[in-house]
Amino acid sequence: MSSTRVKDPLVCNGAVLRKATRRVSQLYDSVLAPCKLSVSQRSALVHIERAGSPTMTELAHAMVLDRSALAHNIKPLERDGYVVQKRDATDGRSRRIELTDAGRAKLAESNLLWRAAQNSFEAAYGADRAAALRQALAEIFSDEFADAFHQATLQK
Amino acid sequence: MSSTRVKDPLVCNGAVLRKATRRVSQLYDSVLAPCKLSVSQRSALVHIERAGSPTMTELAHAMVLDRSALAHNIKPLERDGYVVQKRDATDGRSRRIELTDAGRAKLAESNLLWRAAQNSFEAAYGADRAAALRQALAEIFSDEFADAFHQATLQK
DNA sequence: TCAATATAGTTGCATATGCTAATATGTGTC
DNA sequence: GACACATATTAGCATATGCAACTATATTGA
Repeated sequence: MSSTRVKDPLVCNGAVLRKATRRVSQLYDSVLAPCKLSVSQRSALVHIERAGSPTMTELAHAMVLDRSALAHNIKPLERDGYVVQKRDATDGRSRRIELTDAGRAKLAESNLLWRAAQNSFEAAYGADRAAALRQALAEIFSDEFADAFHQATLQK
Repeated sequence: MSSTRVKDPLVCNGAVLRKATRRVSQLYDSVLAPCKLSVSQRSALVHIERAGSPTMTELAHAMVLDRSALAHNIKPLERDGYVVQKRDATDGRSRRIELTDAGRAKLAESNLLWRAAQNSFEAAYGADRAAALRQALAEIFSDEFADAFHQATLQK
């Protein structure tokens, strides 16, 4: 009896997240393929659009991504003409990223395919459950969660 | 009023998963650092241990990983002496992966650190919620879910 | 048996991710 | 103003991930 209540404490939360992410990336990427943007690339464009013209540091933070990783990821998007970098007028150290017209157009094009992938996901998983999952994951990638994790680690 | 009930349908499930995975990988990796194994590498060793001596295809399937990605990921583990590949006796095409004694020792060493990371995660997120999250993610990375996703995509 | 096909893995290329070190710029202090 | 320190970004290296093409082995069918 009790075995059905066991919480499977030997399964790594990080490993399970990675597996689910690989699967979902594969599924979404296969749908997005015709527009030649990956989930990862589309997500970058979406974040840039939301933020307007963020600095690399701001964008990296919003994407929960290392700054150096972001710098690498931006290169293909810049090469393909979807984004441009500009030096910040007041702080010469900062570079601000902006969508180009081509970037906005590509993002708009990708939206149709993305919507189809999102619909398929929610058909398979349930729209309400998906919303709850996004909520849970947003909590986990928040800065507050990282702080709480570190606090717990120190208090051992 | 209604705005509080909106399900945020513009947020990509894949992007949110990726962000949460990056965060959790960063947190776990920082704790695992002393044993010089990443979450990803530890997960591979765990899967191999569970399976005994799986073929590359079996292991890739269990890890929800492309076979070529697995082939790449195995190399550092093989170089460091944690795993070995052997030709299958009955099917010359297959290679079976096994943990070495060093691999088992490294895995045992990593377990202490991993347990600390897992405890911190569950202190921050809640053990029951974590178990529910693992359950939800296991459903998402299952083959049945991929089938359901594809069915939904076709029926559009 | 042998050619056609199918299956298992690897390799090369591209992108994704993070660490460390180096570079560039800004701030603060004397 | 010059030096120490802090911040923003980039560059180089290693691993992670997947696709397409290739190699090797097995199975099937004539």
